[in-house]
Amino acid sequence: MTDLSDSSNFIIKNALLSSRLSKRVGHCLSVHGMSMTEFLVLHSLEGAPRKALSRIELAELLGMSASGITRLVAPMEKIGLVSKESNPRDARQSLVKISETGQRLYSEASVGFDHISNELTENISSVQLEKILELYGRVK
Amino acid sequence: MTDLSDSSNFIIKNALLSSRLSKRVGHCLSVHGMSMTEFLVLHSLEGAPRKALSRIELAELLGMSASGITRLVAPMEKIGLVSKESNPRDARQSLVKISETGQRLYSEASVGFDHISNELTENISSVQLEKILELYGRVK
DNA sequence: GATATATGATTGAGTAATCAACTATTAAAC
DNA sequence: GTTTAATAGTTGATTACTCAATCATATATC
Repeated sequence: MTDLSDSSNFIIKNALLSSRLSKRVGHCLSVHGMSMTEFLVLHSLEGAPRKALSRIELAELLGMSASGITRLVAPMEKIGLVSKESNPRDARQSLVKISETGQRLYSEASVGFDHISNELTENISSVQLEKILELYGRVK
Repeated sequence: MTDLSDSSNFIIKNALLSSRLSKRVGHCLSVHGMSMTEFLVLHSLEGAPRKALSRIELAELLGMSASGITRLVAPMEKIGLVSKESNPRDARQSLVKISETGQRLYSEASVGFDHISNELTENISSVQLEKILELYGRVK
């Protein structure tokens, strides 16, 4: 499992790590009946200006396709975590807005998410984590 | 897109980064008719003691399920990148061994893989990449 | 203001993985 | 040496996505 450049090794290890982490964290989120990507939707909406984003913006943020977002959001809307809002300025857009229920569920899930995250990275200091995040920002 | 702990942010950004990187790199590998996971299979086999691994070991290394490996390796075997070998000591095992063709294709693909990897991480020094890899090793 | 083009979103078909259930073989317990 | 339990692998059904095609609306051009 060697012989490539540091860059290649970084890409490879990053992919493997992320799949491992997503599984662990996903398992923890499933207690709240939620997947990792659903959590990321709620997280993104929670941080958005008017607690709403268009499907395209959501796709951009999550690195997914527009159709992926359609299929991801549909069941969340059905169970009332988010609602569909139309943009009076542009009838093509349908904004996704987080509901009260969605906000409640998000904050509940965040607790567990934070807890498991801290556990998984307990051997890495905050300073180092921040340094990694800064370096991530430099990846093209 | 804030408010969680550094740990949580690390997990989230890591997932997003890795999906972005896999897409970029995957696109480059597709020139060789290969997916990222197929590349990882060849990479793992190339680095293995006798250029062969059991399905279970492969699953372990790639963080995938055994059935995932079965379905991933089957077409690779069909086009002759790997071959199935039986273990005389254990008739349950069927080892996956990289073929000459597989080795040739792997080394060809590695060139492009390395190239795109270097490009993507060109704003991060080797020292820093190695530091990140070391920190990855500390994640539970 | 009609026509061409671009953008936001959905749908159908396909792909890559998962889990649960199963088969085959091996190892352990008695 | 059976029976029991564990391990390696495959298969069927399902899930979560992708891409290409499509529809509806918006914008630009003439």
